[in-house]
Amino acid sequence: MSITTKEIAKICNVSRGTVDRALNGRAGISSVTRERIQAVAREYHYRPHLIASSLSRGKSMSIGVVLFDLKNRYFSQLSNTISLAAREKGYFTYIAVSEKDYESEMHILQNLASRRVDGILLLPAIQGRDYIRFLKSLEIPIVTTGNHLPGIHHVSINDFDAAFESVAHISHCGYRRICFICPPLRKKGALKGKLNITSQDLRARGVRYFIDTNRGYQFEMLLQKDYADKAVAMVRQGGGKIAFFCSSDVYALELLKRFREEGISVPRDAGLMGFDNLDILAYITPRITTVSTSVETQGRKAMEVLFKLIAGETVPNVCYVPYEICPGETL
Amino acid sequence: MSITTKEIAKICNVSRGTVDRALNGRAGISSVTRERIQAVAREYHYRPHLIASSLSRGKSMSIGVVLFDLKNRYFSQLSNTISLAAREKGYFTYIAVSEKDYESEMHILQNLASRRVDGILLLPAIQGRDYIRFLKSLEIPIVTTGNHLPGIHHVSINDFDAAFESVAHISHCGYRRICFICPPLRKKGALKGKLNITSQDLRARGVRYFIDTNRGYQFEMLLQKDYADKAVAMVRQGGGKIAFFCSSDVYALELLKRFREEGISVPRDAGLMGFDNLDILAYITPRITTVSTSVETQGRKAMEVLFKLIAGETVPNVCYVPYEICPGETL
DNA sequence: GTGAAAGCGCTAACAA
DNA sequence: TTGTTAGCGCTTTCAC
Repeated sequence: MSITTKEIAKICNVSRGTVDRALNGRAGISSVTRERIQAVAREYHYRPHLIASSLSRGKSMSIGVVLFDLKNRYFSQLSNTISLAAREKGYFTYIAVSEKDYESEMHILQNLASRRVDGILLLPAIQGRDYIRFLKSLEIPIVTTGNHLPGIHHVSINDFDAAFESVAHISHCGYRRICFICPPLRKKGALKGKLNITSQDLRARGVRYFIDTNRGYQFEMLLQKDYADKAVAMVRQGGGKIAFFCSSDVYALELLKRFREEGISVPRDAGLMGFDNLDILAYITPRITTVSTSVETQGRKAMEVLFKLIAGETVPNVCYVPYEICPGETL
Repeated sequence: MSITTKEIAKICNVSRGTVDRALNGRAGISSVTRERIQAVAREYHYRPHLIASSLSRGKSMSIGVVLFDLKNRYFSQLSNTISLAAREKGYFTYIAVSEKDYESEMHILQNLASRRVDGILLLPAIQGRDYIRFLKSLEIPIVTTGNHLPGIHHVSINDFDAAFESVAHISHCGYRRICFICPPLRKKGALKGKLNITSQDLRARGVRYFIDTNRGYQFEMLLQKDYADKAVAMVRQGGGKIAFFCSSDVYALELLKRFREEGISVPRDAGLMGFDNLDILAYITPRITTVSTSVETQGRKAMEVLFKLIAGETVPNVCYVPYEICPGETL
């Protein structure tokens, strides 16, 4: 048990108010009493009680981070940046994983609200009008990334544009047969709603838009879990060299592995492109062509927006961070 | 702003105490008043104020997790497990990254203590007697993993044994020339002390012990940052097929990549073994032989110990979790 | 420049 | 079964 300001006050023969002024660099105190009090605080190893402070100031100096999980490299890198950015401002981050589960996500958010976090950075698995209403009812600044919910602040790359450009890049590499791979993300009882615009959806739309506005392409989509089986079959059946554009590097990796097992060589037999530029790609041969979204920039930007909201400033609802096509050896 | 128990009390014409009994399932209240109060709470969207509750109960229901970073897969997986295990018990986890920096680690711990976390799970970068004294002065249950500090509760695999067995496995695969790779981990002004027993040290000792107690081995160690250069040179200079045993998969991956660039084939030209069984290994060809430490088990166990300490139970100082040699294709 | 006092919202011990 | 009261430790306003 550490000493309290009350006890310090008694020891120094001053009031609690004066101790507060001394210990928190507040004005209206002579430097001599200030130093005297600080000396006593040091001597007795005074440790400020942030819970009490939070209660009385109405600020917890903590922010909540809600993610699907930390196993996904993208999320863990994001958390890393967020933790650092937060601490630079004296905030600590509660990190909670929802496992894409509806109930968990709700409970986590409720709990964070009960803990009176000053802001929340959310990667939502849930969608729909009710959910948005719920989020607003928390009366806590929220910034999302990953999936966009109308009316909630959002930071991400322009997925539509990035996907469009990716396909253009694939086309530029000579492919006329293109397959977009985008298996379902959702696992457990997540709400379905039409209101939602997920990253994956936007990427799909970007791809579609390229195909619809350009002639001469043979286009297919694989939206199932067993995309790897299907992809292998597609390569085997022949009919022109095909490029697989995956909505995430995770699928590109999976596909590359599978292709290798099946004796399909990339890019000799098929082209491959991913999305996100996960840092494990550095260890993979051949180097997978991908889109770099700079998790770092994204995390920083998200925190910047969140802090502005916490400070009560007005911020545009959607904020884009830059991306870049990263040519590798798989096209 | 959510309604408070005080306001609910007024609305229901009861005392704050009664509201507390109703809302927190405490005994000594008639079910009719309880339900009446609960109904009002629901109606007004009452949200418990965990900060006030913490202050009054002296428990914050939160635990601190201090790691080097979340970029390392091992740490992020560990955090994932910890977050989940914590939440199962109603605890939330503050996750803070120290970046292996002495100052940061100290500040983080001070701050966590100020936030009155109920327990800390720490991956210490600092060592030495003073540091241990400091940790104890926090008067908060602490469990370490990764590096062991004498006198502080610790959960990990038996690194000594695991390294010993790994070398035995390499030997069993026919190698008589073995090189142990263990570059320095520490980056920024971390204290040096002799008191410390890090995982890496223990692994080195285990290796050493095998070599010292068995005849007929040509043994070398690479402890520098430029181990990859040196390793390439060693393979090139010839003199019997050599196996590289890396103190972490991270180095094994780096080496494999480098070997590939240099036209050295594994295991044809040299053997390779890692440590930790990071899950990215699944995407790497050839499959790297490694030691599996089950991050999951380790995280669960660490939390189990931490919760026991929080509950005031006595727990043995060191707790080992199982490990397993995972034969791959690189030996 | 300093002190006194009233909170922040919840909990817990004791009375009634 | 319910109410009263005194905190938890810090902040802040207002008076001196």
